[in-house]
Amino acid sequence: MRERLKGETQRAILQAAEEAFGESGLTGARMDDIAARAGVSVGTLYNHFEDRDALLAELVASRREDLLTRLDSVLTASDKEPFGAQFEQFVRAVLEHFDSHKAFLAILLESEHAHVQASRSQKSRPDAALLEIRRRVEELLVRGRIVGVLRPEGADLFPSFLMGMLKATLSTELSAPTGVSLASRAPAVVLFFLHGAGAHGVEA
Amino acid sequence: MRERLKGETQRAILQAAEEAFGESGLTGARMDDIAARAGVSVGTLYNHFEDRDALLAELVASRREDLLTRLDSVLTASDKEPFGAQFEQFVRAVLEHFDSHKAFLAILLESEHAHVQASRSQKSRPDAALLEIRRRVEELLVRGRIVGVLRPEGADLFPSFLMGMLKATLSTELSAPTGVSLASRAPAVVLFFLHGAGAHGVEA
Amino acid sequence: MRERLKGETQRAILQAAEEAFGESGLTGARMDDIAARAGVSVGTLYNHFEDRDALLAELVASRREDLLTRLDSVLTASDKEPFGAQFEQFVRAVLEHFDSHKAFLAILLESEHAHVQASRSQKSRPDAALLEIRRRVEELLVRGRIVGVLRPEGADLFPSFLMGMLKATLSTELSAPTGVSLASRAPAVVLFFLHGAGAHGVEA
Amino acid sequence: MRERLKGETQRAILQAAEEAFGESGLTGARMDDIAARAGVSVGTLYNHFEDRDALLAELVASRREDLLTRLDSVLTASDKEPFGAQFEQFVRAVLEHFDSHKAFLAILLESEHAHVQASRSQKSRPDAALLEIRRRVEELLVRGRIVGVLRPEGADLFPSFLMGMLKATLSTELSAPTGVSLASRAPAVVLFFLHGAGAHGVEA
DNA sequence: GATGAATGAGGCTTCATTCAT
DNA sequence: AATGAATGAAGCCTCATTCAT
Repeated sequence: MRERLKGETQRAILQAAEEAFGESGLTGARMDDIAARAGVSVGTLYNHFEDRDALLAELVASRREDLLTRLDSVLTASDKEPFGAQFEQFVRAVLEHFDSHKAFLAILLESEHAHVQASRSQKSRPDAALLEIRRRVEELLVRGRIVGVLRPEGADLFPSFLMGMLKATLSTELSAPTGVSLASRAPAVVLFFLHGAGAHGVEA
Repeated sequence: MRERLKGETQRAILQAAEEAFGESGLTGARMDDIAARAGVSVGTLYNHFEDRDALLAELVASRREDLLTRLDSVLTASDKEPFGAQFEQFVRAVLEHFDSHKAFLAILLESEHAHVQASRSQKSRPDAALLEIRRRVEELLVRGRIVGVLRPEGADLFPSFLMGMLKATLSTELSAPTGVSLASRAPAVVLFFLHGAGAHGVEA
Repeated sequence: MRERLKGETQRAILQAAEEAFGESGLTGARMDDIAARAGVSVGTLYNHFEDRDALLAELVASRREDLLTRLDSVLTASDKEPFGAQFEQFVRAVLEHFDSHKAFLAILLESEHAHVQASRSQKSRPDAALLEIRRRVEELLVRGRIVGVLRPEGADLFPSFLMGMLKATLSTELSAPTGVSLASRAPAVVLFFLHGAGAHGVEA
Repeated sequence: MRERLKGETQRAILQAAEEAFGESGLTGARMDDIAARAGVSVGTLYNHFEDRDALLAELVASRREDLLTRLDSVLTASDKEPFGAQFEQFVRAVLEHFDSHKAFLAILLESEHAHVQASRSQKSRPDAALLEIRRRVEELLVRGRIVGVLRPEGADLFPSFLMGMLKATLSTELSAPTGVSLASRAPAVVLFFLHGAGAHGVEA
C-alpha cells in the first residue's frame, strides 16, 4: 500500500508539472512551484525524478504515451473504413487530445525548435511527441495516396501542411479562446485538407 | 526609436541579439553573449536599451518593420493583378523573409504563446510580428472571398490554416534542413491552399 | 553501548560505516550509502544510533577499543623484556592495526584537526583514537628514558616524532600502495627512531 | 587602474578563502562565508573563479608557489654549504612557512588522502603542495647520502619519515598551541633526523 | 559614451532526519 | 524493530542590472 501512495505522489507531481510547465513555459517553470502545486516538498520531487530535466522528460513521455495509444487504436479500429472516415477520426483524436492538454501542448509547440537552443540540458527532447504524431500522419497520408484519395503531386509537403493546420487550430484557440472544442473543428480541417479554400465545386 | 537605429553600434547590437536569440532562444540568450557578439561591453547594451526586454522588443520591432514594409509594398504593387497572382506573391514574400531570418523566426514561433507564460517580463510582445502578418493574411483572404476565388464556408478558419502552413514550411526546414529556399515552395503552398490535397481534378 | 555491539545488525552497520567513511571521507559518507552497504534501510540506522555523529563516534570507539586492547596487552606482555624489544613489539602492533584498517585510518588522519573545523557537529572526536595511541607512546618513551635507552635532551618532541613516523608509514602506503605489510617495516621504524638517518656507526 | 583593483579583489578573495578553508575545512567552507570575509558578494567570487573547486585549486597553487620559491632559493643559496647546514636551513624554511600558514596547512594535511574520497570534484588536488615538498626532500636526502652524511640502509623510508616529522611538528602545535615558533624547532628536528632518540653519543 | 567588475535575488539540488505504516 | 517516502534547511551557481572610472 506504500506502493500505491508512491504511485499517487508520482502522478500528482506529473500533474503539477504539466500545469506549471504549461503556465510558465519550458524554462520558466520552477521546481518550487511544481512541488507546491503537487502538495509536496521540493525534496520529494527529487525522490521521484533525477532532476528537472528527467521530470520534464518523464512528463512528456507519459503524455505522449497517452496520445499515441489513442491514435494507434483509432488507426487500427478504422483500418477497414474508407480513407475519408479514418482520416477524420484521426484528426478528431488529435484535436481531442489537444482539448485535454492545451496548456501543456502550448509548451510543446514552444519547444519544437528547442534543439536550436542551448537550454538547460540535452536530456529531454519534448518535441519527440510531435515527431511521433507526424510519423502517424505520414503513414496515414501514404494510405490516402495509395487508395487514390490524395494526389501524388506535392505529396511530400502534405504531412507538414497537415501538422501545421493542426497546430494552427490549437494555436488559434490558445491566442483567442472561444470555448468551442477543437474536436468540433475536425470536419473543417478535413474538408480544407482535401479540397483547399478554393470556390470550385466543393459540394461536388 | 527610429533615429536611434541610425547608430552603427545600435545596428551591431541588434544584429548580435538576433543571432544570440536565434541560437539560444528567448530565455536562453544572455546579455553577456550579445555584448560579446556585438563587440561591445554589457554596459554599452544598457546605454542603448533600457533593459533586456527593451532590447528584444526593439529587435522584434525592427525586423517586423522590414517584413511589413515588404509585405505592404507587395500587396500594393499587385493590387490590380488577379487574386491568384497577388496571393502567390504575398506567400513568396513571406517565405523569402523566412529565408533570410530563419534562426530569429524560430524564436518568434517559440514565443508565440509567450503570453501564456509568466516569462521574464510582460513588456515585450515578440509575437506581434506574427499578428501583423496574420492581419495582412486576413485582409488578403477577404479580398479572395469577395472576388469569388475563395469559398465563404469555413472561411473564418482559413487565415489560421494559411498561417499554420507558412509556419510549417519554416518549421520543417528548421528541423530537417534541405538547403532549398523556402520561397521556391510558394507555388506548392498556393496550390494546396486553393485546392487541398485531394485527387479531384486540380487542373480542372 | 557495550551490549549494543552484540547485535548482528549493529555490527553490520558499523562495518558498513567503516567502509563508507573510509571511501568517502568524514564529511562525504552518506547515511543512504551506509544503509545500503549494511543491507538495511536508513530508518534502521536511526533505530540503532542517535544520529550520524553518534554512529561515527560509536564506530571510532569500537575500533579504538580493538587497538587499545591490543596495545595494552602487548605492553603488559612485554613489560619484563628489554626496552628495545618492547618498543619494537609496540610499533609492530600499531602497524598491524594500520594494516587491517587502512581506509578507516585514512579518515582518522583526515580528521585529526577536525576541532579546527566547524564541521557538522562537535559531538564526535574521532581523533581520540590517535590521542590514546599517543598516550601509550608517551608512557613507553618515558620508560625508555628511565632505562637509559633514550636520551633526555629534546625528549618532549619524541612522542610527536614517533607518531609522525607511524602516520607517515601509513600515509606513504595509502598514496603509493606497495602491497608490503606495514608491520614488516617495524624494524626500520625502530632503527630510525633510535639512531636516525646519520651514517655514524649505527651498528656500533 | 581597474586592473589594480581587480588584482586587489582577487587577492582579498584568496586571503578570505585561506581563512575560511583553514577554519571550516575543505568541505566545510562556504562560498557565502568566503565572500563575506573578502568583503564582496558571492557573484564576485564567480567573476574571478570558475567555481568552488577552481578557487580552492588557485588558492593552493598560489600558496604552494610561495613555499616552493622559498624552498628552492634556500636550496640554491646553500648549495655550497655542508649538508648539515643546508639541511637545517631547508627544515627551517619549511617550518617558517608552516608558521605563517598554519590554518591553511591544517586543511592540506586533512586533504592529503582526498583521492580516497569521492569529494565534490576531482579538479583540485590540494595535496600536490605536499608532493612538491616531498620531491625537494627526496633530492636533498639523496645529496646527503652521496656526501656520506646519511646512511644508505633503509634510505628509501627517510623522506617519508622526515615528512612525517615535519607534519607532526605542525600537528602538535595545532593540537596544543604553545606559541613557540615552529621554526625554532628546526635544530631539534635535524638532530633527531640525523641521530634519532637513542642515548648513544649524540654529542660525539 | 564606453567599460566591466560588483551585485544579489533567485533557481536547482543534496542529504540528514522524521514518522506513519 | 524495520521500512523508505517525505521533509526542508542549506549550499552552489547564474545572470540581468548598476555605477564608478
